Amino acid sequence: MMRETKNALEGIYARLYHHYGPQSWWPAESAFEVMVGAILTQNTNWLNVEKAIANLKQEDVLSAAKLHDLSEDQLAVLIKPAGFFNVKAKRLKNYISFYLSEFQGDIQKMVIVDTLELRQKLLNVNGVGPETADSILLYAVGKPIFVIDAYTRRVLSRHGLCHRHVDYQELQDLFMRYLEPDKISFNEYHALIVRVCKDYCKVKAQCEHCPLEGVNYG
DNA sequence: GACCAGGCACATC
DNA sequence: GATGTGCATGGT
Repeated sequence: MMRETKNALEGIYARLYHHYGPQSWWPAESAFEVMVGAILTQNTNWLNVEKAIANLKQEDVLSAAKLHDLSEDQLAVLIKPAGFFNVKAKRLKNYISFYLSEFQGDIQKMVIVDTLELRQKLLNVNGVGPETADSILLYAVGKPIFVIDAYTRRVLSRHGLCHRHVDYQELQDLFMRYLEPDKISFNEYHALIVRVCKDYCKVKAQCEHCPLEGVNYG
């Protein structure tokens, strides 16, 4: 059973990587942009997040110091296209305050903190849940942690490796128990899952053409 | 015009 | 501890 699960996880990764190649995620120009995007994309289509980030760049406020100086209302106007703009403005401000006070807005000061200790600090920020925390840990800070999201649940459940509404920690534990902790492969694996879902998993009827069709779990 | 999208906090039972 | 609800835009 354990061996089958390990083989399945490795098989899915091999198949996706062979089909798509490296994804070089996260789609952002800086670590700070990753952090902002991680909050803006909560339950939101990425295209809408891009519009919000474009606004921040347009106004030249995509830095911790400049966002800190904006009022919550000013920020809400700029991130409007990403939806939930009032709550997200609040969450972004919470995160920026945390980032400035705990780390002086210096990502290198996050890098030297132990992964699980840093994860707990992130989770203590109001508005940062497990997925947002792990996205920041992996894609901004470069820590070897596996990111779980709606796409991950969809792919893994359709391949019989978990149930549809599996608990976040339970599914993360599955990946991290069977795979070697490696920030490169964790980065690629999650990005590949997002890629294949966007291409094929919108409706079940497309599954038969998916690169994961007939993947060998042997 | 429905329905959905890379969550999270909070209320209520 | 489990379940329900508000938050809101833009694409399909």
